[in-house]
Amino acid sequence: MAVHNCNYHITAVHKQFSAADTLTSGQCFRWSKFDGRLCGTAFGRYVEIEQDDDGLTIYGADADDYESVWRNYLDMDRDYEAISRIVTGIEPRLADSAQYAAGVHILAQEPWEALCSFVISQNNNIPRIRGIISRLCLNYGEPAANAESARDKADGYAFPTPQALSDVSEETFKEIGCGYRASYLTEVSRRVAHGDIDFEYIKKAPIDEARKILLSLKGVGPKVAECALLYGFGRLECFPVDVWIRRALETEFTGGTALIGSQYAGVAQQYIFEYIRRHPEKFVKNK
DNA sequence: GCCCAGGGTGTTT
DNA sequence: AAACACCATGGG
Repeated sequence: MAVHNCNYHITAVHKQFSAADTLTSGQCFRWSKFDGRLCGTAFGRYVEIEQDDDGLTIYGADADDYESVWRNYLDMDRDYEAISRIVTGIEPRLADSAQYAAGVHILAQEPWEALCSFVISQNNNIPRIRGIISRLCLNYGEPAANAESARDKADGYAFPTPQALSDVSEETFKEIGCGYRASYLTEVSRRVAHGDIDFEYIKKAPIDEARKILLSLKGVGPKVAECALLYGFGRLECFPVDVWIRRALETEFTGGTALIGSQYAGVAQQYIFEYIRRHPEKFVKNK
């Protein structure tokens, strides 16, 4: 089924960017692949993104949508080649990873979606995280613009607002499959819905203060806070360490800790994550 | 059937 | 501060 509305086409000014690599890189959980297109919803709009040698086509978006939403969401204006040189200068062994991940951008996701998604992510695997979030969106999200075009129905629903989730009982979160994270979700959504967390301030606050605010939420620890800050609040200096990154820092990237605290540490982290994803055999499970 | 996952909390050393 | 048990669930 064709996506109605306009189809916005961007010519190939961004030779490095890969929509597929970016949207399937583990920083977001809401994009599905159908017939080579990345299909999903952000900021209340469902689109399908296609990329070939001529550039990017965003089905379901017009020029205004691109300027007001997708350009920023996909972080199209940042010079990732320059960042790649900077982080490789700090840790030369990143050269390989930066090569594999040259097309990956750090998405500018909605703060609440990033925070909530990574609360769900703890001690969990990506396919199951996707399933839980999909059910949350289908049950408690609003239909997006173009929702009727979605191939997977849940892809056409917006991420539920904190207000919508604050009305959901802990028991219901468990029925959806959240497991022991259910109590964290009720707690976090109630506090955010109540206005306790100032998202705009977190975007520009001194980084340790931003961390402190997020860490005050029960269910948000260091790793979840770093992910929320990096993917939802535009704080590229944040460096999430999950079990995979930890193994990488203990084996092939022992010098990687030098990145922590640098301006683009989060981008370097994403490069390492992409490298691990492409060489899983090199990072043997050894917990 | 088993092991593990983009970990955090609470408790014990 | 560092180590440890415990947490629910289902994908692989």
